[in-house]
Amino acid sequence: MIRWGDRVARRSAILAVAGSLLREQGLSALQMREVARRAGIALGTVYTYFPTKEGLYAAMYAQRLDEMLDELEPKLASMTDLEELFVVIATSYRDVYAEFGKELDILAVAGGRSNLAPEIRDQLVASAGRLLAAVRSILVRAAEKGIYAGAADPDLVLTLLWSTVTGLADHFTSIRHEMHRHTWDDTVRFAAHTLIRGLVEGPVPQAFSGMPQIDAESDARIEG
Amino acid sequence: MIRWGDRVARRSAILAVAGSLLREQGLSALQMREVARRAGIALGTVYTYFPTKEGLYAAMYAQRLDEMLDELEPKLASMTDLEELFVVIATSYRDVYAEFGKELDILAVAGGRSNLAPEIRDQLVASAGRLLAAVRSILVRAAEKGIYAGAADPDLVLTLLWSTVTGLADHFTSIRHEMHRHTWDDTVRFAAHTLIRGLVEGPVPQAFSGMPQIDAESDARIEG
DNA sequence: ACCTGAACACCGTTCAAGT
DNA sequence: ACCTGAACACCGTTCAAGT
Repeated sequence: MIRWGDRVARRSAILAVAGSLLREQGLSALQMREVARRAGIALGTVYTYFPTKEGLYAAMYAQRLDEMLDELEPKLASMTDLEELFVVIATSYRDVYAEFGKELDILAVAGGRSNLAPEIRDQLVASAGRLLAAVRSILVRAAEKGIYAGAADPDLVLTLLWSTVTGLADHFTSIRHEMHRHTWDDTVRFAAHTLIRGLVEGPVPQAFSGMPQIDAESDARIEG
Repeated sequence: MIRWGDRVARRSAILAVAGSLLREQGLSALQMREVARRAGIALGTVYTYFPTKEGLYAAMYAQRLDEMLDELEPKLASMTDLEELFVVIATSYRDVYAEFGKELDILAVAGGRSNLAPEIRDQLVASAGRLLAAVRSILVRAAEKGIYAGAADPDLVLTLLWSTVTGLADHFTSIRHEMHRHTWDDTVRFAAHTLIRGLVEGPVPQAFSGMPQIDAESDARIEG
Protein backbone atom coordinates (compact mmCIF):
# COMPACT_ATOMS: atom_id res chain seq x y z
CA MET A 1 0.00 0.00 0.00
CA ILE A 2 1.16 3.45 -0.86
CA ARG A 3 1.09 5.74 2.10
CA TRP A 4 -1.15 8.76 2.17
CA GLY A 5 0.42 11.71 0.43
CA ASP A 6 3.21 9.87 -1.39
CA ARG A 7 2.52 11.49 -4.73
CA VAL A 8 5.54 10.06 -6.52
CA ALA A 9 4.69 6.45 -5.73
CA ARG A 10 1.00 7.02 -6.42
CA ARG A 11 1.72 8.54 -9.79
CA SER A 12 3.82 5.53 -10.77
CA ALA A 13 1.11 3.19 -9.56
CA ILE A 14 -1.50 4.93 -11.68
CA LEU A 15 0.74 4.74 -14.74
CA ALA A 16 1.42 1.05 -14.10
CA VAL A 17 -2.24 0.23 -13.67
CA ALA A 18 -3.20 2.19 -16.76
CA GLY A 19 -0.45 0.48 -18.74
CA SER A 20 -1.59 -3.02 -17.86
CA LEU A 21 -5.17 -2.05 -18.65
CA LEU A 22 -4.14 -0.78 -22.07
CA ARG A 23 -2.03 -3.82 -22.83
CA GLU A 24 -4.63 -6.34 -21.65
CA GLN A 25 -7.79 -4.87 -23.06
CA GLY A 26 -6.98 -2.05 -25.41
CA LEU A 27 -7.86 1.60 -25.55
CA SER A 28 -11.60 1.22 -25.11
CA ALA A 29 -11.05 -0.47 -21.73
CA LEU A 30 -8.85 2.34 -20.51
CA GLN A 31 -11.45 4.20 -18.47
CA MET A 32 -10.78 6.62 -15.71
CA ARG A 33 -13.15 4.83 -13.33
CA GLU A 34 -11.38 1.53 -13.95
CA VAL A 35 -7.95 3.10 -13.51
CA ALA A 36 -9.07 4.56 -10.19
CA ARG A 37 -10.61 1.26 -9.07
CA ARG A 38 -7.49 -0.79 -9.86
CA ALA A 39 -5.24 1.80 -8.29
CA GLY A 40 -7.38 1.72 -5.15
CA ILE A 41 -8.15 5.42 -5.17
CA ALA A 42 -11.16 7.61 -5.83
CA LEU A 43 -12.06 8.76 -9.30
CA GLY A 44 -11.37 12.39 -8.50
CA THR A 45 -7.89 11.55 -7.24
CA VAL A 46 -6.73 10.45 -10.67
CA TYR A 47 -7.46 13.98 -11.83
CA THR A 48 -5.14 15.43 -9.21
CA TYR A 49 -2.31 13.53 -10.89
CA PHE A 50 -3.24 13.87 -14.55
CA PRO A 51 -5.26 16.78 -15.91
CA THR A 52 -7.21 14.71 -18.43
CA LYS A 53 -7.40 11.22 -19.84
CA GLU A 54 -5.35 12.42 -22.77
CA GLY A 55 -2.70 13.72 -20.39
CA LEU A 56 -2.53 10.34 -18.70
CA TYR A 57 -2.25 8.66 -22.06
CA ALA A 58 0.56 10.96 -23.17
CA ALA A 59 2.44 10.30 -19.94
CA MET A 60 2.14 6.55 -20.50
CA TYR A 61 3.37 6.99 -24.04
CA ALA A 62 6.33 9.09 -22.97
CA GLN A 63 7.30 6.46 -20.41
CA ARG A 64 7.03 3.68 -22.97
CA LEU A 65 9.17 5.58 -25.48
CA ASP A 66 11.89 6.13 -22.91
CA GLU A 67 11.87 2.40 -22.30
CA MET A 68 12.12 1.74 -26.04
CA LEU A 69 15.02 4.14 -26.46
CA ASP A 70 16.88 2.71 -23.48
CA GLU A 71 16.79 -0.61 -25.27
CA LEU A 72 17.51 0.83 -28.68
CA GLU A 73 20.38 3.24 -28.11
CA PRO A 74 23.05 0.69 -27.14
CA LYS A 75 22.18 -1.36 -30.21
CA LEU A 76 22.30 1.62 -32.52
CA ALA A 77 25.58 2.92 -31.17
CA SER A 78 27.53 -0.01 -32.58
CA MET A 79 25.51 -0.32 -35.75
CA THR A 80 26.89 0.40 -39.19
CA ASP A 81 24.46 -1.32 -41.47
CA LEU A 82 21.62 0.82 -42.81
CA GLU A 83 19.36 -2.14 -43.41
CA GLU A 84 19.85 -3.41 -39.90
CA LEU A 85 19.19 0.06 -38.59
CA PHE A 86 15.86 0.18 -40.35
CA VAL A 87 14.88 -3.30 -39.22
CA VAL A 88 15.82 -2.75 -35.59
CA ILE A 89 14.08 0.61 -35.27
CA ALA A 90 11.00 -0.52 -37.15
CA THR A 91 10.67 -3.60 -34.98
CA SER A 92 11.01 -1.68 -31.73
CA TYR A 93 8.56 0.93 -32.89
CA ARG A 94 6.06 -1.66 -34.03
CA ASP A 95 5.81 -2.93 -30.46
CA VAL A 96 5.10 0.56 -29.17
CA TYR A 97 2.65 1.09 -32.00
CA ALA A 98 0.83 -2.11 -31.13
CA GLU A 99 0.12 -0.70 -27.69
CA PHE A 100 -0.54 2.93 -28.41
CA GLY A 101 -1.71 2.64 -31.95
CA LYS A 102 -2.46 5.43 -34.26
CA GLU A 103 -3.41 7.84 -31.52
CA LEU A 104 0.09 9.04 -30.88
CA ASP A 105 3.18 9.39 -33.02
CA ILE A 106 6.42 10.32 -31.39
CA LEU A 107 7.51 12.72 -34.09
CA ALA A 108 4.06 14.28 -34.26
CA VAL A 109 3.55 14.81 -30.55
CA ALA A 110 7.06 16.08 -30.01
CA GLY A 111 6.72 18.59 -32.81
CA GLY A 112 3.18 19.73 -32.16
CA ARG A 113 1.46 22.34 -30.08
CA SER A 114 -0.86 20.02 -28.20
CA ASN A 115 -2.23 20.87 -24.77
CA LEU A 116 0.11 18.59 -22.91
CA ALA A 117 1.62 19.33 -19.57
CA PRO A 118 5.01 20.95 -20.25
CA GLU A 119 6.93 18.20 -18.43
CA ILE A 120 5.33 15.49 -20.59
CA ARG A 121 5.89 17.48 -23.72
CA ASP A 122 9.55 17.97 -22.81
CA GLN A 123 9.92 14.28 -22.18
CA LEU A 124 8.49 13.52 -25.61
CA VAL A 125 10.68 16.10 -27.31
CA ALA A 126 13.67 14.53 -25.61
CA SER A 127 12.69 11.05 -26.80
CA ALA A 128 12.18 12.22 -30.35
CA GLY A 129 15.55 13.93 -30.16
CA ARG A 130 17.28 10.77 -29.00
CA LEU A 131 15.74 8.81 -31.85
CA LEU A 132 16.56 11.38 -34.51
CA ALA A 133 20.10 11.83 -33.22
CA ALA A 134 20.75 8.11 -33.41
CA VAL A 135 19.40 7.83 -36.93
CA ARG A 136 21.14 10.94 -38.14
CA SER A 137 24.50 9.82 -36.83
CA ILE A 138 24.22 6.58 -38.76
CA LEU A 139 23.17 8.38 -41.91
CA VAL A 140 26.12 10.72 -41.52
CA ARG A 141 28.54 7.87 -40.96
CA ALA A 142 27.13 6.21 -44.07
CA ALA A 143 27.41 9.40 -46.08
CA GLU A 144 31.05 9.78 -45.07
CA LYS A 145 31.78 6.33 -46.36
CA GLY A 146 30.21 7.46 -49.62
CA ILE A 147 27.70 4.67 -49.66
CA TYR A 148 24.62 6.56 -48.78
CA ALA A 149 23.44 9.03 -51.43
CA GLY A 150 24.23 12.11 -49.40
CA ALA A 151 22.94 14.28 -52.21
CA ALA A 152 19.35 13.77 -51.14
CA ASP A 153 18.10 16.08 -48.42
CA PRO A 154 18.33 14.26 -45.06
CA ASP A 155 14.87 15.56 -44.18
CA LEU A 156 13.44 13.81 -47.21
CA VAL A 157 15.26 10.62 -46.36
CA LEU A 158 14.07 10.73 -42.76
CA THR A 159 10.50 11.42 -43.79
CA LEU A 160 10.49 8.52 -46.20
CA LEU A 161 12.06 6.10 -43.77
CA TRP A 162 9.83 7.12 -40.88
CA SER A 163 6.70 7.05 -43.00
CA THR A 164 7.52 3.53 -44.05
CA VAL A 165 8.24 2.51 -40.46
CA THR A 166 4.86 3.78 -39.28
CA GLY A 167 3.13 2.43 -42.38
CA LEU A 168 4.53 -1.05 -41.79
CA ALA A 169 3.76 -0.90 -38.09
CA ASP A 170 0.21 0.04 -38.97
CA HIS A 171 -0.04 -2.72 -41.53
CA PHE A 172 0.99 -5.43 -39.12
CA THR A 173 -1.13 -4.04 -36.33
CA SER A 174 -4.30 -4.13 -38.42
CA ILE A 175 -6.15 -7.07 -39.87
CA ARG A 176 -4.58 -6.10 -43.16
CA HIS A 177 -1.55 -8.24 -42.50
CA GLU A 178 -3.74 -11.33 -42.49
CA MET A 179 -4.29 -10.81 -46.19
CA HIS A 180 -1.00 -12.48 -47.04
CA ARG A 181 1.30 -14.99 -45.44
CA HIS A 182 4.47 -12.95 -44.98
CA THR A 183 5.89 -12.45 -41.52
CA TRP A 184 6.95 -9.16 -40.04
CA ASP A 185 10.60 -10.12 -40.34
CA ASP A 186 10.37 -10.97 -44.04
CA THR A 187 8.48 -7.83 -44.84
CA VAL A 188 10.62 -5.36 -42.91
CA ARG A 189 13.78 -6.83 -44.28
CA PHE A 190 12.43 -6.58 -47.80
CA ALA A 191 11.39 -2.99 -47.11
CA ALA A 192 14.79 -2.15 -45.66
CA HIS A 193 16.61 -3.72 -48.56
CA THR A 194 14.50 -1.99 -51.17
CA LEU A 195 14.67 1.42 -49.54
CA ILE A 196 18.38 1.36 -48.89
CA ARG A 197 19.05 0.05 -52.36
CA GLY A 198 17.02 2.94 -53.72
CA LEU A 199 18.88 5.46 -51.58
CA VAL A 200 22.37 4.19 -52.09
CA GLU A 201 24.67 5.77 -54.62
CA GLY A 202 25.77 3.75 -57.56
CA PRO A 203 25.00 3.01 -61.18
CA VAL A 204 21.37 3.62 -61.94
CA PRO A 205 19.59 0.50 -63.17
CA GLN A 206 18.47 0.40 -66.79
CA ALA A 207 16.30 3.21 -68.09
CA PHE A 208 16.81 5.30 -64.99
CA SER A 209 19.04 8.31 -65.20
CA GLY A 210 19.15 9.09 -61.52
CA MET A 211 17.36 12.43 -61.41
CA PRO A 212 16.11 12.15 -57.86
CA GLN A 213 13.84 15.16 -57.87
CA ILE A 214 10.69 16.73 -59.30
CA ASP A 215 10.13 16.19 -62.97
CA ALA A 216 6.59 16.04 -64.32
CA GLU A 217 7.46 13.48 -66.93
CA SER A 218 9.59 11.00 -65.07
CA ASP A 219 12.22 9.03 -66.93
CA ALA A 220 11.32 5.62 -65.62
CA ARG A 221 8.88 4.91 -68.42
CA ILE A 222 8.33 1.32 -69.25
CA GLU A 223 8.05 1.87 -72.95
CA GLY A 224 10.08 4.30 -74.99
CA MET B 1 -37.73 18.64 -49.15
CA ILE B 2 -37.61 14.90 -49.31
CA ARG B 3 -41.03 13.39 -49.28
CA TRP B 4 -42.15 11.20 -46.46
CA GLY B 5 -41.06 7.59 -46.99
CA ASP B 6 -38.52 8.20 -49.73
CA ARG B 7 -35.83 6.14 -48.12
CA VAL B 8 -33.39 6.29 -51.01
CA ALA B 9 -33.30 10.08 -51.12
CA ARG B 10 -33.24 10.34 -47.34
CA ARG B 11 -30.31 7.99 -47.10
CA SER B 12 -28.33 10.06 -49.60
CA ALA B 13 -29.22 13.22 -47.72
CA ILE B 14 -27.95 11.78 -44.46
CA LEU B 15 -24.70 10.72 -46.09
CA ALA B 16 -24.27 14.15 -47.68
CA VAL B 17 -24.91 15.97 -44.41
CA ALA B 18 -22.57 13.69 -42.51
CA GLY B 19 -19.91 14.15 -45.17
CA SER B 20 -19.96 17.93 -44.99
CA LEU B 21 -19.90 17.76 -41.21
CA LEU B 22 -16.85 15.55 -41.31
CA ARG B 23 -15.06 17.70 -43.85
CA GLU B 24 -15.84 20.99 -42.12
CA GLN B 25 -15.25 20.12 -38.50
CA GLY B 26 -13.64 16.72 -38.25
CA LEU B 27 -14.57 13.49 -36.58
CA SER B 28 -15.35 14.91 -33.16
CA ALA B 29 -18.07 17.10 -34.68
CA LEU B 30 -19.70 14.15 -36.37
CA GLN B 31 -22.45 13.53 -33.84
CA MET B 32 -25.65 11.69 -34.46
CA ARG B 33 -27.75 14.53 -33.02
CA GLU B 34 -26.10 17.03 -35.31
CA VAL B 35 -26.49 14.77 -38.34
CA ALA B 36 -30.19 14.43 -37.56
CA ARG B 37 -30.61 18.16 -37.00
CA ARG B 38 -28.94 19.11 -40.30
CA ALA B 39 -30.85 16.44 -42.18
CA GLY B 40 -34.07 17.77 -40.71
CA ILE B 41 -35.11 14.49 -39.15
CA ALA B 42 -35.41 13.07 -35.68
CA LEU B 43 -32.48 11.44 -33.93
CA GLY B 44 -34.12 8.03 -33.93
CA THR B 45 -34.69 8.20 -37.66
CA VAL B 46 -30.99 8.16 -38.39
CA TYR B 47 -30.88 4.79 -36.72
CA THR B 48 -33.48 3.41 -39.10
CA TYR B 49 -31.02 4.09 -41.94
CA PHE B 50 -27.72 3.19 -40.30
CA PRO B 51 -27.41 0.68 -37.48
CA THR B 52 -24.68 2.56 -35.61
CA LYS B 53 -22.46 5.59 -35.95
CA GLU B 54 -19.71 3.28 -37.13
CA GLY B 55 -22.02 1.91 -39.80
CA LEU B 56 -22.76 5.41 -41.01
CA TYR B 57 -19.06 6.18 -41.04
CA ALA B 58 -18.25 3.06 -43.05
CA ALA B 59 -20.96 3.91 -45.57
CA MET B 60 -19.49 7.38 -46.00
CA TYR B 61 -16.07 5.87 -46.45
CA ALA B 62 -17.28 3.37 -49.02
CA GLN B 63 -18.94 6.15 -50.98
CA ARG B 64 -15.81 8.29 -50.89
CA LEU B 65 -13.62 5.42 -52.05
CA ASP B 66 -15.90 4.75 -55.01
CA GLU B 67 -15.54 8.40 -55.92
CA MET B 68 -11.76 8.15 -55.63
CA LEU B 69 -11.62 5.07 -57.81
CA ASP B 70 -13.90 6.58 -60.44
CA GLU B 71 -11.36 9.36 -60.77
CA LEU B 72 -8.37 7.09 -60.55
CA GLU B 73 -9.16 4.21 -62.86
CA PRO B 74 -9.13 6.14 -66.14
CA LYS B 75 -5.77 7.65 -65.24
CA LEU B 76 -4.28 4.30 -64.27
CA ALA B 77 -5.52 2.54 -67.39
CA SER B 78 -3.20 4.50 -69.64
CA MET B 79 -0.33 4.66 -67.21
CA THR B 80 2.98 2.89 -67.77
CA ASP B 81 5.31 4.66 -65.39
CA LEU B 82 5.72 3.06 -61.98
CA GLU B 83 6.77 6.29 -60.33
CA GLU B 84 3.78 8.13 -61.70
CA LEU B 85 1.57 5.28 -60.55
CA PHE B 86 2.82 5.63 -57.03
CA VAL B 87 2.49 9.40 -57.02
CA VAL B 88 -1.03 9.42 -58.44
CA ILE B 89 -2.38 6.75 -56.11
CA ALA B 90 -0.67 8.19 -53.06
CA THR B 91 -2.02 11.64 -53.77
CA SER B 92 -5.58 10.44 -54.28
CA TYR B 93 -5.43 8.35 -51.17
CA ARG B 94 -3.97 11.17 -49.11
CA ASP B 95 -7.11 13.20 -49.78
CA VAL B 96 -9.30 10.37 -48.59
CA TYR B 97 -7.03 9.86 -45.61
CA ALA B 98 -7.26 13.54 -44.71
CA GLU B 99 -11.02 13.14 -44.34
CA PHE B 100 -11.30 9.71 -42.77
CA GLY B 101 -7.98 9.50 -41.09
CA LYS B 102 -6.58 6.55 -39.35
CA GLU B 103 -9.94 5.15 -38.43
CA LEU B 104 -10.43 3.27 -41.65
CA ASP B 105 -8.09 1.68 -44.15
CA ILE B 106 -9.49 0.32 -47.36
CA LEU B 107 -7.36 -2.79 -47.39
CA ALA B 108 -8.02 -3.41 -43.71
CA VAL B 109 -11.78 -2.97 -43.78
CA ALA B 110 -12.16 -4.97 -46.95
CA GLY B 111 -10.16 -7.85 -45.55
CA GLY B 112 -11.52 -7.87 -42.03
CA ARG B 113 -14.36 -9.44 -40.16
CA SER B 114 -15.89 -6.24 -38.82
CA ASN B 115 -19.56 -5.98 -37.93
CA LEU B 116 -20.48 -4.00 -41.00
CA ALA B 117 -23.70 -4.34 -42.89
CA PRO B 118 -23.03 -6.89 -45.65
CA GLU B 119 -23.85 -4.39 -48.41
CA ILE B 120 -21.29 -1.90 -47.10
CA ARG B 121 -18.72 -4.60 -46.67
CA ASP B 122 -19.28 -5.79 -50.21
CA GLN B 123 -18.90 -2.27 -51.49
CA LEU B 124 -15.58 -1.93 -49.68
CA VAL B 125 -14.34 -5.29 -50.91
CA ALA B 126 -15.22 -4.20 -54.44
CA SER B 127 -13.30 -0.93 -54.02
CA ALA B 128 -10.26 -2.68 -52.65
CA GLY B 129 -10.47 -5.11 -55.56
CA ARG B 130 -10.57 -2.31 -58.10
CA LEU B 131 -7.53 -0.68 -56.56
CA LEU B 132 -5.52 -3.87 -56.30
CA ALA B 133 -6.44 -4.93 -59.83
CA ALA B 134 -5.26 -1.63 -61.24
CA VAL B 135 -1.96 -1.75 -59.39
CA ARG B 136 -1.36 -5.38 -60.15
CA SER B 137 -1.93 -4.90 -63.85
CA ILE B 138 0.69 -2.17 -63.97
CA LEU B 139 3.15 -4.27 -62.00
CA VAL B 140 2.56 -7.14 -64.38
CA ARG B 141 3.01 -4.95 -67.43
CA ALA B 142 6.25 -3.68 -65.91
CA ALA B 143 7.44 -7.19 -65.13
CA GLU B 144 6.77 -8.26 -68.70
CA LYS B 145 8.97 -5.47 -69.95
CA GLY B 146 11.62 -6.84 -67.62
CA ILE B 147 12.05 -3.58 -65.79
CA TYR B 148 10.36 -4.41 -62.56
CA ALA B 149 12.16 -6.99 -60.48
CA GLY B 150 9.54 -9.66 -60.91
CA ALA B 151 11.52 -11.97 -58.70
CA ALA B 152 10.20 -10.38 -55.55
CA ASP B 153 6.86 -11.66 -54.32
CA PRO B 154 4.12 -9.30 -55.54
CA ASP B 155 2.53 -9.47 -52.09
CA LEU B 156 5.69 -8.09 -50.54
CA VAL B 157 5.90 -5.35 -53.13
CA LEU B 158 2.28 -4.39 -52.61
CA THR B 159 2.65 -4.38 -48.84
CA LEU B 160 5.70 -2.15 -49.03
CA LEU B 161 4.15 0.28 -51.49
CA TRP B 162 0.84 0.47 -49.63
CA SER B 163 2.52 0.87 -46.26
CA THR B 164 4.51 3.76 -47.62
CA VAL B 165 1.41 5.31 -49.17
CA THR B 166 -0.45 5.22 -45.87
CA GLY B 167 2.65 6.28 -43.94
CA LEU B 168 3.14 9.32 -46.14
CA ALA B 169 -0.56 10.18 -46.02
CA ASP B 170 -0.36 9.99 -42.25
CA HIS B 171 2.76 12.12 -42.15
CA PHE B 172 1.24 14.92 -44.16
CA THR B 173 -2.04 14.74 -42.30
CA SER B 174 -0.40 15.18 -38.91
CA ILE B 175 1.51 18.12 -37.53
CA ARG B 176 4.61 16.10 -38.22
CA HIS B 177 4.90 17.49 -41.72
CA GLU B 178 5.40 20.97 -40.30
CA MET B 179 8.75 19.80 -38.99
CA HIS B 180 10.38 20.40 -42.34
CA ARG B 181 9.74 22.51 -45.40
CA HIS B 182 9.17 19.87 -48.06
CA THR B 183 5.90 19.80 -49.93
CA TRP B 184 3.77 16.75 -50.51
CA ASP B 185 4.75 16.70 -54.18
CA ASP B 186 8.49 16.76 -53.49
CA THR B 187 8.23 14.09 -50.85
CA VAL B 188 6.01 11.64 -52.72
CA ARG B 189 8.08 11.94 -55.83
CA PHE B 190 11.23 11.29 -53.85
CA ALA B 191 9.56 8.31 -52.20
CA ALA B 192 8.37 6.98 -55.55
CA HIS B 193 11.76 7.39 -57.11
CA THR B 194 13.58 5.73 -54.24
CA LEU B 195 11.18 2.80 -53.96
CA ILE B 196 11.02 2.06 -57.67
CA ARG B 197 14.77 2.41 -57.97
CA GLY B 198 15.10 -0.10 -55.18
CA LEU B 199 12.65 -2.49 -56.79
CA VAL B 200 13.85 -2.29 -60.35
CA GLU B 201 16.16 -4.87 -61.79
CA GLY B 202 19.59 -3.82 -62.81
CA PRO B 203 23.19 -3.66 -61.64
CA VAL B 204 23.35 -3.50 -57.89
CA PRO B 205 25.04 -0.38 -56.61
CA GLN B 206 28.45 -0.78 -54.96
CA ALA B 207 28.78 -3.21 -52.10
CA PHE B 208 25.35 -4.67 -52.70
CA SER B 209 25.06 -8.09 -54.20
CA GLY B 210 21.33 -8.08 -54.79
CA MET B 211 20.11 -10.76 -52.46
CA PRO B 212 16.63 -9.40 -51.94
CA GLN B 213 15.62 -11.69 -49.11
CA ILE B 214 16.24 -12.62 -45.51
CA ASP B 215 19.86 -12.81 -44.48
CA ALA B 216 20.80 -12.15 -40.89
CA GLU B 217 24.08 -10.48 -41.78
CA SER B 218 23.14 -8.15 -44.58
CA ASP B 219 25.71 -7.20 -47.19
CA ALA B 220 25.15 -3.46 -47.09
CA ARG B 221 27.80 -2.90 -44.43
CA ILE B 222 29.40 0.47 -44.38
CA GLU B 223 32.78 -0.79 -43.34
CA GLY B 224 34.48 -3.91 -44.56
C1' DA C 1 -44.34 1.30 -42.89
C1' DC C 2 -42.05 5.17 -41.39
C1' DC C 3 -40.89 8.64 -38.17
C1' DT C 4 -40.50 10.80 -33.45
C1' DG C 5 -38.05 12.35 -29.24
C1' DA C 6 -37.94 11.38 -24.40
C1' DA C 7 -35.37 8.30 -21.73
C1' DC C 8 -31.45 5.34 -20.76
C1' DA C 9 -26.50 4.04 -20.47
C1' DC C 10 -21.95 5.22 -20.33
C1' DC C 11 -17.98 7.76 -19.28
C1' DG C 12 -14.97 12.06 -18.89
C1' DT C 13 -14.76 15.85 -15.73
C1' DT C 14 -15.78 18.96 -11.73
C1' DC C 15 -16.13 20.52 -7.07
C1' DA C 16 -17.90 21.05 -2.41
C1' DA C 17 -16.96 18.42 1.45
C1' DG C 18 -14.02 15.34 4.25
C1' DT C 19 -9.41 14.03 6.73
C1' DA D 1 -2.26 19.43 1.37
C1' DC D 2 -4.44 15.54 -0.22
C1' DC D 3 -8.26 12.68 -1.13
C1' DT D 4 -13.33 11.56 -1.88
C1' DG D 5 -17.46 10.41 -4.62
C1' DA D 6 -21.84 12.39 -5.82
C1' DA D 7 -23.31 15.20 -9.44
C1' DC D 8 -22.97 17.16 -14.03
C1' DA D 9 -22.31 17.16 -19.12
C1' DC D 10 -22.21 14.88 -23.24
C1' DC D 11 -23.39 11.72 -26.67
C1' DG D 12 -24.51 6.97 -28.66
C1' DT D 13 -28.48 4.04 -28.61
C1' DT D 14 -33.26 2.31 -27.68
C1' DC D 15 -38.17 1.97 -27.85
C1' DA D 16 -42.98 2.98 -26.87
C1' DA D 17 -45.88 6.05 -29.05
C1' DG D 18 -47.39 8.85 -33.05
C1' DT D 19 -48.89 9.44 -38.19
